[in-house]
Order: sequence, then C-alpha cells, then structure tokens
Amino acid sequence: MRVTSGIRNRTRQAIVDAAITLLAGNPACSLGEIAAAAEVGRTTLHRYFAERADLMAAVAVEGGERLTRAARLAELDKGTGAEALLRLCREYFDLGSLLSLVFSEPEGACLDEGEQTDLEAVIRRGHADGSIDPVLPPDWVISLLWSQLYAAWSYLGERPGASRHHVLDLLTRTVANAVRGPGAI
Amino acid sequence: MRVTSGIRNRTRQAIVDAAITLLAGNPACSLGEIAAAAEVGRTTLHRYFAERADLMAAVAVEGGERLTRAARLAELDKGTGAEALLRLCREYFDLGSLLSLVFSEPEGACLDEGEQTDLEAVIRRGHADGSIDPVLPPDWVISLLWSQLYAAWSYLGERPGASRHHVLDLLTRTVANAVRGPGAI
DNA sequence: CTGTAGTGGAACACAGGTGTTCCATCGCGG
DNA sequence: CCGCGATGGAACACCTGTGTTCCACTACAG
Repeated sequence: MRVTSGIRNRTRQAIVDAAITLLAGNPACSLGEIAAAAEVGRTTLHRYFAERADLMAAVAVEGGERLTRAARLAELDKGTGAEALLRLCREYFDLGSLLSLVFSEPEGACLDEGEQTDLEAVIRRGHADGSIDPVLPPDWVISLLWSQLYAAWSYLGERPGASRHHVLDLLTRTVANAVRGPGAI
Repeated sequence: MRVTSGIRNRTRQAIVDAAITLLAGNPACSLGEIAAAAEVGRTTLHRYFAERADLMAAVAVEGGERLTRAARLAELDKGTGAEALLRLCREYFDLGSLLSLVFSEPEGACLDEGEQTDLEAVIRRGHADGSIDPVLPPDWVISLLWSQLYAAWSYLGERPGASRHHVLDLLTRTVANAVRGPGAI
C-alpha cells in the first residue's frame, strides 16, 4: 500500500510550517489565521488536526526534530566545550522563528530529555578543559544561550538594516565572552 | 477638597499590581483572573478601568515609573560605563515579575524614549572609557541586558532551590563578561 | 437614623474562536 | 464518463471573555 498520498503530506507540512511562523509572533493566534497563512481552508486544517491541541502537538514534534537536526550538525563531541557550544549556537540561530516559539515555552519542556543532558555534558566538558567558567552551572549556561538566541533573533527582526551575518557575529562574540569567564585573555 | 478618597487609590493599586503579576505569567490572562487575584469583583475592576485597554495603559504607566525609579537608584552618571550598566542591572533585577512583562513587549516600547537614549549614552561612555567593547552597538547591549535579566528571573522562578543572591551573582558575572569584550584580563 | 461611597453578584447581549456538519467544486485515474 | 480523493465555503451550536446594567449589601459620616 502507498503511504498516505503525498499531497496530504505536503498540505500537512504547510500547515505546521505556517503554525510555527505565526505562533512565534503570537502564541495565541487563531486557527483561522494559521489556515490562511498556509493558504488552506479552515475546514481542511481541522481535517488534519481535529483539535487545536493536535496541531500544537505536531508543532512540538516538528520543533523537536529541527532542534535535534541542528544539534547533530553542531558535532557537539568535537573540540573544547566552548567551541561546541558556539557551533550549536550558530546552528540554532539558523532555526529562525522557531527560536521565539521554543523560548516562550515553560523553559526546558522544549528539548528532548536526552538533548538537555547531552548539552549539560558539553558544558561540563568545557568546565574541565577550561574553556567555560566552572562557576557557571550548566543549566544557567543553557538558559543564557537561549535568551541570547532569542534576543539576537528579535534584534534581527526589528532592525531591517542589520544583516543576519552581523547579528550572528555579535551573538557568538557575546556568548563566547559571557561563558569564558574573567580569567582568560 | 480631598483627593479621591484614599480607599479608591488602594483598590486601584491592588488591581494594577495584580495585573502586572498575572500578565507577566500569561499576557492573555482574563480580567476575571486579575480581579480575583486583586481580591476584587470583576464589576469593581470595570469601575476603575472601563476597558481592558485602560488597564493595560495603567500597567504600562506603572511599569514605566518603576523602571524610572530603578534607573535613578542606579546613578548612571557615576563610574565607568560598565559599572553603571551593572548597577542598573542589579536595580532592574529587583523589579521581579515586571521583567517578564517588559521583555514580552514589542521590545523598546517599554522604556520612555528619554531613558532609552540615556542608557545608550552610558554604553557609549563605556565604549570611550574602555569598559565596554566598542564593537557592540548600544542597542545590542541593551537587548542583551534585557534578555539576560529575563533569563535570570525565569531561572530563579523555575528553581526553588536557587537563592536570589546567587542568581544575581551569576547574572552580573555573565553580563560583565559579555560586555567587557575579549581584550581585558 | 439616613444618605452616600464603595463594593459584589447576577444577568444580559455581544464578539470572537472553536469544532462540526453538509454540500459544492476540482482534478485525476479507471 | 464515473468515482474518488482532496479541498473550500457556508452554516451551525458552543464556549469564553468582555462590557454593561441593575440591585443588594456594608461601612461610615453627618
């Protein structure tokens, strides 16, 4: 048997993508707006996601997958802890509007349990190799990373003049300094 | 003539305070919830604020005053730019749940126009005296400050074990490092 | 005691989002 | 051509929040 007809998958994906984009700007946006953004009738949206909660669940799954993909691209096991953290920072930054969505969550419910601990392990590696200030607890560094990612993303959105590359440069610079601690040159 | 009877002011203030606390946790919370939190009937709330927008305006004014008061306490004209920025950071941190509220704004609509430019002047002073990395634009430093304040506040809220003092210490340390730049020891 | 300020509750109409049903349309393969 | 999958629109009932009105209660000053 064929897997569900292909066109269904495309429509479904369009709805989820639109939902991520709109929910990032307004977590309370209506299903009608999402349907319109996905260029789909509200009826069709309900055909794919019976209740609002079903769509939210699909958005969470999609978001989780994108985060996982970004973390894989960052090759967290390479280099010093701080280097790995900055690579992850760059990959996450590419996730765009998803950042707003993750950041507005109850904080921590966003990452898969496994990735959270993986990331903490990276930071502890940074503590050990001297690239991350040992005084900073891993979960503090993580919340610092997320808040700066969100700040960078909204900074970019509010200043039409700023280039993506320039903002990414500011972001990595400040994160690197914040994490490095007072000792290094 | 006596100014409006005193009890009115108390009730009004209770409503605004409750609104700030609840809106920080849920920007879309209902007037009924706010009235309940203020231990006031919904009818009474409408007696003070005819429309939702009126309450929001009062919240904005109250928030603006608290921010102004905090900025005054920080004595921004003393010391190096970075020192002034860190004092402001400490004062703002004491504002508590108001931080979430300010941070969820369209960013920048929160501060009075004057304070925004005052703060930018402080940062430029930091550029000049070498205490703040001149590569970082003033508005970037400001958004960095707010995002870290928000992160610190929610970090404190989610970890019942963490002491306010300890979190404030982490906050000032990371902000100081992020802003100082790569050159200093 | 009486009037008044402040309040709370019940009830109402209204608006908007939600979830559902029903029907019409379009494209495509048999 | 016919049927089927996919869609869109209209209409509906429902729920929640909002803004308003009306009435009853309490505290307190004159």
